[in-house]
Amino acid sequence: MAGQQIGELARRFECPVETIRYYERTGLLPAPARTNGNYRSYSDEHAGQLAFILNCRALDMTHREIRTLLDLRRKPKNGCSDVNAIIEGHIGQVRHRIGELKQLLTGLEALRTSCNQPRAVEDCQILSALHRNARPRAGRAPVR
Amino acid sequence: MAGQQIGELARRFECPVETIRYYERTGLLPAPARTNGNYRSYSDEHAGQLAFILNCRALDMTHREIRTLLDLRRKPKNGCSDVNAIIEGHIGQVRHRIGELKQLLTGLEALRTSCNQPRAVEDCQILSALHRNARPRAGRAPVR
DNA sequence: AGACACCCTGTAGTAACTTCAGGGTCAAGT
DNA sequence: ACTTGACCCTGAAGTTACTACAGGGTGTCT
Repeated sequence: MAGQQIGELARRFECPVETIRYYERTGLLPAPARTNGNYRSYSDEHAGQLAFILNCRALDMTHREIRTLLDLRRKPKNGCSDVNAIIEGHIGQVRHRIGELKQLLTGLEALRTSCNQPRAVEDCQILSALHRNARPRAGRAPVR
Repeated sequence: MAGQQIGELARRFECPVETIRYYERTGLLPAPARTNGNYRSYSDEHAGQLAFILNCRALDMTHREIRTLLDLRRKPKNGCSDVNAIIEGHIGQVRHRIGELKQLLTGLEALRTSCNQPRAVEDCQILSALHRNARPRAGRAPVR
């Protein structure tokens, strides 16, 4: 049994060692076997699980979403409609965030345009505009 | 001297009381005067500063960016090129993030499309695809 | 006095990491 | 055997921008 060390896994997946440990600590990734020296020893199955998690993260899925998918994987005979639902929900969120950012960009570009020539800070149209009554804040949407 | 209480300000700007306190605690907003009962008492100038901060936040600007703008405002005779630079930098980041999310969306939609009919979880194309070797992770960009 | 709405401070939690501190293991070289 | 350097380990704390909680005070009206 020659498992892989955490550093090998980290290099293979281009993912920091600390992140792998973090995933284990938060329960996203199960704890692997240990060597006599107390080093983590990852099986291929473990590596596969990390791959799954990293793929999901690359798609900006939250840990919660990933957990749900991992749970669904534990019931192989169930229908995959729930999987679809999660992906679709996530798609909706990403679309929503794109929309928000586009709106935001419009506001920023309008702001940038308001300054059409160099002047003193005290006459800066950008700062003046920012000084007006605050609109309701956009805040942070659930998807980043 | 009849200043405004924090709750009035919060309602006026549609911003939580805790957030205003948070801004004060982190130094973004200066501490206001106090009543005999130790209640915060905000002047109009203070309200204006909060408006400024909230406007910036609505544009998804970071506290760091806002601090820089606030610093620039303290030097009214300086040229406003630095203000422009911050806005432009921020615009670039927002554009970058939009691009990232669009890419992400493409991947998600491809994933969603891979499941074209109901099947068991064990045969789910989505989960299979997620199980493949992880690509380098997109990670979190500086702008959300 | 009691009730209610609001205020206060300090702490801790959220999400997803990342860094730091301090110490152990392993393998190769001297 | 000792040294060195790369890697490993754990636990705690930091990052960002909030938000919630706990426990207590203030002000107004009945």
